[in-house]
Amino acid sequence: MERETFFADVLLPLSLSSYYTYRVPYECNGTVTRGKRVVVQFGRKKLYTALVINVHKAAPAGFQPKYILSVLDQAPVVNDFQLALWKWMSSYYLCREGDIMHAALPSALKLTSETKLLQHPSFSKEKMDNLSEKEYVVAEAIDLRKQLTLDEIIAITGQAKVISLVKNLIEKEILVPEEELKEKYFPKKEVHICLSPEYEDEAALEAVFMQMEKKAPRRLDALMLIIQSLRSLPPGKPLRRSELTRNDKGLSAQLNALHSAGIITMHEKSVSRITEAEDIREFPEIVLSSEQQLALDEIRNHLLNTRVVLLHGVTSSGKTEIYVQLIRQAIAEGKQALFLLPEIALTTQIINRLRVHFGNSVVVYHSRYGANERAEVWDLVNLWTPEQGAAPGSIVLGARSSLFLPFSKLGLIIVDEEHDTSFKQHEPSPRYHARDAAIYLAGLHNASVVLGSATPAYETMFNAESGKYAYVSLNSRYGDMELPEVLIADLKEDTIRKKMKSNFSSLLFHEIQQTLTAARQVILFQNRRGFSLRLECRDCHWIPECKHCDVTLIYHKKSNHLRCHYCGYNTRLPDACPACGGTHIGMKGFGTERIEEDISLLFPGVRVARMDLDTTRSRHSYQKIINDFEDRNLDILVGTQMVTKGLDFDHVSLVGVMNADTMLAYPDFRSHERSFQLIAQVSGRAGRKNEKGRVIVQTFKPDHPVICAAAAHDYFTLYKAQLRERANFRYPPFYRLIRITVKHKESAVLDKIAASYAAILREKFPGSVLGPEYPFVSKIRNYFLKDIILKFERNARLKSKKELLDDVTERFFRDSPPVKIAIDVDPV
DNA sequence: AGCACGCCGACT
DNA sequence: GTCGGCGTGCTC
Repeated sequence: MERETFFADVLLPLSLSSYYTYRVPYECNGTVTRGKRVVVQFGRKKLYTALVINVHKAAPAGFQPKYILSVLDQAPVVNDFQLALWKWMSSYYLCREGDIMHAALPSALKLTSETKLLQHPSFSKEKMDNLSEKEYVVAEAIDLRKQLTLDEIIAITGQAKVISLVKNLIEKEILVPEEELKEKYFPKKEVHICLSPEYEDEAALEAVFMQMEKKAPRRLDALMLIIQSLRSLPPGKPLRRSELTRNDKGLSAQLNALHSAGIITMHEKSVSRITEAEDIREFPEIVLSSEQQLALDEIRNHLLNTRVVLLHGVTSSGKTEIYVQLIRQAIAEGKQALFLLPEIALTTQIINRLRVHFGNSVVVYHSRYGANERAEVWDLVNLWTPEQGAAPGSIVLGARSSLFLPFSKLGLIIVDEEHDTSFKQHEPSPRYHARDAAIYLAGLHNASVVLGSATPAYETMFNAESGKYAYVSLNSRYGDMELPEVLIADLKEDTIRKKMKSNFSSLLFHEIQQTLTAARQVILFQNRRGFSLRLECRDCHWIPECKHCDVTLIYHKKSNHLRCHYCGYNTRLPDACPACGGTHIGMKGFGTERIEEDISLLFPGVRVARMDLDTTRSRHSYQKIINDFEDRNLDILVGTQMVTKGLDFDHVSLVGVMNADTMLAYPDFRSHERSFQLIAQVSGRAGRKNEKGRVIVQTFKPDHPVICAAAAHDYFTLYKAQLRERANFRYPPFYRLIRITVKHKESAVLDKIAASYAAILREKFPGSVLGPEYPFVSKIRNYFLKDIILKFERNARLKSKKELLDDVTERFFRDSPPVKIAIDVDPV
């Protein structure tokens, strides 16, 4: 039979502008298919995992294709829905498909090669004679270990730069380089212990007992423990070796002895890392309030002829129960459901609520999840079929990246806290918005989307008002809870009258006292750590700045260091001012740390904790703080944005916004929208069943429209006013923005290039170009930045404009000095 | 992303 | 004089 020659266009997880074509080896004819991963050599030596996009018979012209080295998958790991999503994303967000592949595939599925150094085949001791001292050490090591990595050679020689050394050794036929693919995914292994079948019998056991009683009492104890443990386990549950040895390391030897005596068996099994939770068979009935039922009916009705529904429900209005019902429906229809949340932090609270209703059907997926876990979730979702119904993989709860999972039949996507800006990826490319991409993805699957928020993004509300999305509102809080009372503390007045206690107005101070006396809890919200402690010389007003970025350094008390929040630059506190030599260096501004301290001074004995990026860096510290607060081991929680997001506590009756002005002052056309959202969200934490909460907003501008709107719980007045402004100044939702950031190490070069690039853009897009301008932070990691903003009318043919932009940009930067550029479509 | 090729500075 | 810095262009 004539063998046919095939070629495969593959996608590499790199920022490249096209697919690359490889030759399919004959033995792989038929097994190389779209959506499978293959190993290819790309460049001189490096091996990569690539994704097969097309298989065809057209021999490429102009180059000799390399062969595909191996096929990694039996069945596709990426489906056509995903490839279609990637295509759309790359054209909409002006990025490379390879960038998306890189972001989409969990790292365990992306193998890359590592350079290993092996002993040269013609290695001999004689060749070691005329080596330098360090070369000799390496030669000895390779003779002993047969294989070394570059890092190992660095360790052996104690020398940081070893490339030339290695090169010499290769020439001298001591070493030979080889690329080795290393598997990144390792299944979790457990050793299960059973009694050997012949000892299941009482009599046989009896005999063993007798025998051991004198000779091996410790072994007998171990055996008894095993038998007891096996009996106390529910049927079908395995006895894990790790469970037995966890508290008693000495048991290991006894187990081994019992094993070699043939009394017990030990089987190593690969087990799932993610379906560990107890499987639940009986799911509680959900009783919806009449408002919830009404909203649910409305949503269902709308979804019959509209893809997207905005569910506008005040905080604690019981949106989750509605989501649960909608997910149930999707599952009952034999489809998958995706529940998107803005932040990983929120998953822990929500997952427990979903597990109650869906048990193991729900899997969690986000970036802080381990690489192995993510690979397992990917597999589960990929292997799910409609026949499996509510099997694990049918429901995914996750952050924005869960959008990339290999869903084959999505019925529903919920985007909760839809307004949250962390749905937009900022860095690196692809700079996508998970809410918007979810809507596109739902289109591909003919699935429904429910966007939920108490304070919808103005773009979303605009789409709802214009009829693009359906609109359903949920106005009363669950269980007849009232909205909190929002009081304004005028800082100006208190400052003049000298009534401030540190950063606390008399009103807030008083309210905190009252709340603590009533044995209730308090949450204090401080805008962000960017506004936290910085130092200043009292004599000359010198302020420490980052060497690499255009920002002031932030003081971290715990480590007694100054740190840059952009590049991580860290330095010790100077003893004296480097500018004037003075030693009066003091604190300025106030951050969560400072508030925490003030609390301790003003309210001695009160238990206070702080929740911000610093205190929640480790995996469990976040949960620990939450638990401590929930269990009322704390009276006051001081935090940044983190405390505003969807956390529900039962005993909080007071929320304080320390300084509303810092967010209002933020130089961004969305600052009003944001500030209102933030105040509304944090206010939602106050008050529980039968108890009206209170919110104190401290501000120097008590008459500011945002403050007034927040106090009145009035979303729409501010929305309407802002929309008029947006229309006047040509901002979203009436216009679409594309922000292009140009970066270079020298500001003069940057200025020149950015200016001429902007000039070309002005020529191509007259009336649509703003800038270039230095952004708020004009230098990061030694690169100067300049922004150019493009504004296009909402209804403009964006696709062709983006294609033109892509083309112009590519042409311009092809023969300009080397600058880096980043394009951000719909920046937030 | 990585890697090789190619041109300018501080060293044996 | 060379070694080695990193700017530049290419990878099927």
